[in-house]
Amino acid sequence: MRDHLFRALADPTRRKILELLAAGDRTAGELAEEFPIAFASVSHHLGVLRNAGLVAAEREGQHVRYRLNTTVFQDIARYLAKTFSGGTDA
Amino acid sequence: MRDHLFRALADPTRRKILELLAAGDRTAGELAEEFPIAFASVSHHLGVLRNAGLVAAEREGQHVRYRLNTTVFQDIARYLAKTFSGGTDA
DNA sequence: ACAATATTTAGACTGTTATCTAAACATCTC
DNA sequence: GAGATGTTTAGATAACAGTCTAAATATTGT
Repeated sequence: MRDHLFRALADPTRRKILELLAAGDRTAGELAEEFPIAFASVSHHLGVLRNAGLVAAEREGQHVRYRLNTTVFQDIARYLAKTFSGGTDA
Repeated sequence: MRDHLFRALADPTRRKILELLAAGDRTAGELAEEFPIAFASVSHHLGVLRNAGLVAAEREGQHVRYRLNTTVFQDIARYLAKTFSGGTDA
């Protein structure tokens, strides 16, 4: 369960996607334009992120809008801080 | 630079190693005993963790003692919390 | 210096993953 | 319903990562 999370975060393209979404929701196409790779490849990455629960997707007509699932990040941050640095505060 | 970090965290064996080290320093051999894989494989994982700056190694006679580098975890936790959930608090 | 123990490195093998193109599916407009 | 646009899925390929065995390196003790 935690495995999917860390594995999803391991790819730089996916982290960039997440950073873009942190600035505001975007559609799949808007996200794909930001990368030099094929739309299908970005779609694949979005699938991984969705599967990890890091993002949520919602169809809006022809488009699919993606948004960050912020609570999951809080969980990871808490896990890292607590388990490895002995405190919640960072 | 951040790439090495997240990539290192992506493997479950390496996270287990880190969790063991969180409970106290250990030598390479002591760590290797905890896993069903070859010593050489654990050594490889330790190399990845060292390279990512997540652990530090120090020779003690025949043994090599590993310890957690806690500050790096605080950095990651802070990055995650700040970038993706809009706050330091977790 | 030699043997024993602890650890790392090298090279090969295998499974996984990121990428591509092409095709399929979904939605909107005419 | 046909065509246009947006997105995902399928199948293939190539690079990467984890594992193994065998060999190399480092340290200690005799």
